[in-house]
Amino acid sequence: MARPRKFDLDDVKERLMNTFWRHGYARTSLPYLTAASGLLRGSLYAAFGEKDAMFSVALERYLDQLRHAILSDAPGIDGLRYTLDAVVQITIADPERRGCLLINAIPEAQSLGAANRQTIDQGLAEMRLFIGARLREAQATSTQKPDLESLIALVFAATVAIRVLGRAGQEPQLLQDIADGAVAAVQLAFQPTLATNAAP
Amino acid sequence: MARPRKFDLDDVKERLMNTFWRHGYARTSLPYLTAASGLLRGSLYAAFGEKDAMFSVALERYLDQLRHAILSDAPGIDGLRYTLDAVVQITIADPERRGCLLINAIPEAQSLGAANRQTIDQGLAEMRLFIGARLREAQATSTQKPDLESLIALVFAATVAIRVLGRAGQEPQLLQDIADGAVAAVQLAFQPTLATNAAP
DNA sequence: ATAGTTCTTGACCAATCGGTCAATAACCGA
DNA sequence: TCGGTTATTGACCGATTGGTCAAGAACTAT
Repeated sequence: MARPRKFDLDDVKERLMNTFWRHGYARTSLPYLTAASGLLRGSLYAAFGEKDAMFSVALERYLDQLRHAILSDAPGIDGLRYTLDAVVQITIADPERRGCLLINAIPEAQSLGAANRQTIDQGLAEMRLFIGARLREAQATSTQKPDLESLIALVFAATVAIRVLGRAGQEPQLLQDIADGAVAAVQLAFQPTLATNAAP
Repeated sequence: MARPRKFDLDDVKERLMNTFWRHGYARTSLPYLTAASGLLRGSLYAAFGEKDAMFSVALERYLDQLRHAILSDAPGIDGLRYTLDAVVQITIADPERRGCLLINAIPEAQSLGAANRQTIDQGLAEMRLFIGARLREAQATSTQKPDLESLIALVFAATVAIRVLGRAGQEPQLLQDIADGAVAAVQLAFQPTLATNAAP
């Protein structure tokens, strides 16, 4: 065979992720990456390829971890509430307030390759689909038929904003208010009211 | 007196704004700025100072224009609906889909000076206060007393997300759904739950 | 016209950027 | 032990970065 790598691949990926997360794509220089990983330029390029590919590794790893952190098995509104609360928690639990690697990358997408841009789109779509599934489950156990699309969009918007405003350093209470407001809006939408019996 | 400047100051500020808006702070190089403004480096530095100061000029100008574009005189829910719809409109009307200069700057805030960081905070706070004022007006004409803080936060989140997702190139329908969902949530929150008045 | 002031010009700077590569080292299977 | 393969090293590259500055040009007030 050949010479084995001296470093732990998983560990290095984690460090790359954290570095890109902290500084964003453009501001993360190769010296930052070598310092964080402990590898020299050559090894980094040999292992991952160009900077864009390094970011891809970081982004994929980030999305895997995010899925485990915020997605829930609980159906309906319970699953939704879990996810919204989890998003708030992981946002305020980060002492560096780095927000969301994926969402932070949106304004920098022009600097990224097509593959990374597609990953961003898919990540957003995945979150939206998850929310849609939970809301459809909620509707199945309700007598109300609210406009599902606008409800999905609203909850989706809440998760995006929590992450963005988390990076902006906004107070935890605001982020929790967003989550609570979204859950309350969903509950109200599925709650019977005398004024909503319009003919089909 | 002395030699007058050869260029139109307002016009140059507008061009600087558009350039930073397109590429963000870090990716906007001085060659970009000189090309967009028609000025040479020296003139640019003489007129505005360092890059961070140029961004400050761009950001202040942007906020002035944004206020005129999305803020309304109408009180209560009407004013809120106007603003949300206006945010959607200006977002999808931009063929370059540049999103919001202020919000795009959030992940780059570390590269900016203290003054610009403070402007970002103040801009976010201003939007939140505007929404809060409209919702308090709405509450004054309603018999309901919903949790105002979470409602404010939710509508605020909607505006932030519309801008972010606009930059991400998401479909206009999604952005409009967010605005509609936010307005619907507000209306539901102020709507009597047991009253027998028919919906209009 | 002249003095004084400010603006414009374009060359120049050190530092940093992402990326490459030839040489060397370290491992495994035989 | 040796051959083949791959990882590591660190110097090196051209291009670009934000920023400066001395010289000259253009204006106004006198």
